[in-house]
Amino acid sequence: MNESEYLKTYNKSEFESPIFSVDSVLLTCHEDTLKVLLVERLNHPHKGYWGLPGGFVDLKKDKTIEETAIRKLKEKTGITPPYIKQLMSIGSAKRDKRGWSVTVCYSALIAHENCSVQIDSVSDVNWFPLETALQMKLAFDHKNIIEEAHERLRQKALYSIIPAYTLPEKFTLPELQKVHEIILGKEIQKKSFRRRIELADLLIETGEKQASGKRQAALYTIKEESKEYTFLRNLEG
Amino acid sequence: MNESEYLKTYNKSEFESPIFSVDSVLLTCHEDTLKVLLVERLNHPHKGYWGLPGGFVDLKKDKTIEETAIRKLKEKTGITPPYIKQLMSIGSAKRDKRGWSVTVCYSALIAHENCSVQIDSVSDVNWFPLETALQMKLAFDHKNIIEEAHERLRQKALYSIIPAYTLPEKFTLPELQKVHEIILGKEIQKKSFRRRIELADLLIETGEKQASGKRQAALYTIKEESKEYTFLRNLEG
DNA sequence: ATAATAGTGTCTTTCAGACATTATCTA
DNA sequence: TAGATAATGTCTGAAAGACACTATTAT
Repeated sequence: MNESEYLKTYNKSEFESPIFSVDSVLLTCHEDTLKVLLVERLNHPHKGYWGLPGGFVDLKKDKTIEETAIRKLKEKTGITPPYIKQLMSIGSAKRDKRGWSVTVCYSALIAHENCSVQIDSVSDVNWFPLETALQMKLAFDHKNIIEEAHERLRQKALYSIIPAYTLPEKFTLPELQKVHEIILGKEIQKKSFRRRIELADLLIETGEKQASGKRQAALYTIKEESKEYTFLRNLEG
Repeated sequence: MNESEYLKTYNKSEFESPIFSVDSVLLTCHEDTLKVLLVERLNHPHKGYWGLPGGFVDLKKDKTIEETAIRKLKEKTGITPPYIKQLMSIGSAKRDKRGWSVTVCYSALIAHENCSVQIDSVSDVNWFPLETALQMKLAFDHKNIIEEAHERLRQKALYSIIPAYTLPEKFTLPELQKVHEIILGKEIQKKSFRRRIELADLLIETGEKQASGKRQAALYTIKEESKEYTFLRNLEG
């Protein structure tokens, strides 16, 4: 039998395979707090519990698992987050009462302002402070996934400016530093923070200014390449 | 309908789900070269091509996807690698001719000595120098996966001593440095390399010595915790 | 003018890079 | 004892930590 004959007679459902889903941890920064987007489950299992936005691959519509993640996030927030990255996959016999189940998880960041309208209009989607979320009884193993997403973001705050994606397109350096500090749960030396960003040339000064406090701060946008940039030296963990 | 009623009537095959598999990139260092374990495919699709060791979850035997990865590696090498870590997942409509397919990939390291016997005894499993493997026409998107595994290991060589897991349990510092250099494709300053390992207290001196060259080098084993340790400062990329 | 926030100057500290030097082993 | 490899000493340099200082703006 050659390959094309094989493919004609191949029947996928011959082998029992796990339930497969895609979930996302969408994080943002709002009111000086890290928040995570949760969705109230309207169906079994874990009906009534809050959990991560996600679901099954649509074999017709989705071309990749990342598209599945993005599609589900867009359904809930109205927009595609500017930062989305694979976090981890979990698969086990026990994590879902329906049977052997696998989830590929993504971690995404977004500015709160950019999707608050859509979210405010529905009752089954909401931002929760990370701390609150972690104390709730969440669906499946979603608590673990959120913890892992937080830890990974913490690491990134030490060697990149990825946290910038929790801010609007234009932001000030004090705002950016504040987000890093919130993620780290720890203050950072202002000089160190600014020096390394300046040296690595990661931002574009827009020329505009923002009056958040007394003196106005310069507004910046992040360079496209800066998403990939990592500093050779971490800030103090 | 409550949850237990729902679970009774739940039928997994109602929703069409992707083909799901688990694959591993097992790397080792041998003859001053990084090598990857490949398996010749005895069945369609890509029959006759070499590809990564892996396969489907055994819903009865495997409790987690990591167990699936380890089971498959053990079938091929005879042993469980001392280091195995999730690498990435790929899922798309196109990567497998049979249909929408997802693979969770693991990256693992092992000492060549610890599994050469088993591998030498069969013809469909073999170590290939990384360079050679990347020039071969491999099954599926396995070339990309191997490249990603290599890149991730390169990064780890800059901020950890994870490469130690390509060596036998007892190894010398010159051996460890050599492995790092092979992975990086670049020489490292001996003093810098040793200084940071000493300072971070990552190894245990066994007291034994090994005569590889002229002067005998001290033999070390890696501390269990060192698997998790990351230096705050990278070596030069 | 004052107070608050934005932004800079500069000294210290840490640790990697570079490379010379010493130590130990085999032949 | 010579030559090779292992291991250490030490100077330089780059970048983070600490913190004082100046600049700008709303009130």
